[in-house]
Amino acid sequence: MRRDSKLSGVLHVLLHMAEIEGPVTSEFLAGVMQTNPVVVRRIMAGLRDRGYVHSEKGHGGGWRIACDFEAVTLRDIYDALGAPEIFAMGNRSEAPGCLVEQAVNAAMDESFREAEALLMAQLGRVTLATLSADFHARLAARGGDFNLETAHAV
Amino acid sequence: MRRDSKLSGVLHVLLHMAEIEGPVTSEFLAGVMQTNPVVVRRIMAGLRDRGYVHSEKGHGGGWRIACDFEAVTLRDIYDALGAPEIFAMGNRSEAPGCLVEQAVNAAMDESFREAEALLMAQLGRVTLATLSADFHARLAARGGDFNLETAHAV
DNA sequence: CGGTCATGAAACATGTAAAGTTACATGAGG
DNA sequence: CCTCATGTAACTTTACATGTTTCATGACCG
Repeated sequence: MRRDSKLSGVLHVLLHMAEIEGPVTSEFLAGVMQTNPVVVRRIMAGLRDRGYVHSEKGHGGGWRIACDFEAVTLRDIYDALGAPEIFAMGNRSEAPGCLVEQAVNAAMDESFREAEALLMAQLGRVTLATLSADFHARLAARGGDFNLETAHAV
Repeated sequence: MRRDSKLSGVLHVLLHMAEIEGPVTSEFLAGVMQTNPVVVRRIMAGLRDRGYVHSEKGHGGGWRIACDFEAVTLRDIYDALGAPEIFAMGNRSEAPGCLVEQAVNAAMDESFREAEALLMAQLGRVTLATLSADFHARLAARGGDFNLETAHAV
């Protein structure tokens, strides 16, 4: 395991769901993502709480998209995941008594804060519909002979 | 342990060194950073290779600043550390066969790439001299009664 | 020259967090 | 009432930054 890939993973799941009729089980999505159904439920939980997806138990149950792809941005999805830490780097201590460290923290914080703001703005500019359209463009470029069901087979 | 704090740590060390006459031992710097001398040598190795600092063995040995604080930016220091990973988030897989994942990766990569570019530009704008000046301003604001030697005591 | 102090570097230990796994409870159909 | 699917908690695994131990190398000092 290396970096947090929840955002990447959940977007992958959503776009696949959009291509499939009817509810999809965690187990199926786990196959798509080559992971465990519980991992899928975990990352979907935040989206469910925000109403972006809906889940149903029992026979014929599973996950269903419950939002307008035009209206939801990557920023929204990021927030639904609990706004996980963006940067792999940070200050050694947050509230240092040392004035040197205060100066270092202040300089680094400002740079990182601005980069974060830009990233959030970028993510807010991309909707799920944008992503889906990009996928369909790639599909068309391939002549549409792409099989979603087998694309993840090992 | 949480996030990579090498950049924060090495800047802290450099600013302290600037306030001290003559060479400084890893052991002393380790005290300042509340860590181990080996950790100090480890993060300083990259700076030594680039000539930003100089090290000497034996009696009276230690570390010495060997660069112009006006000329070296935080970006330079970041590079000297080996340009460690900036983001805590990333793609699940880098070269996916799945077209959906390709679309997801493309969108995320672009956002992250722009945020990274901005961050690098920000870091390139701040010199070690800027940081040092900021520290001295904080020092003056305190009336200059700040003792560097004891600022890290527990 | 031998003793001591310092860096250099490799090898190993530890702590933390993401991701993976197991287990069981809950509810929906059939 | 049996099976399927989600909901969740607890536990395991893995990766990695950091911490630690150890020894080699070289410099200075008496």
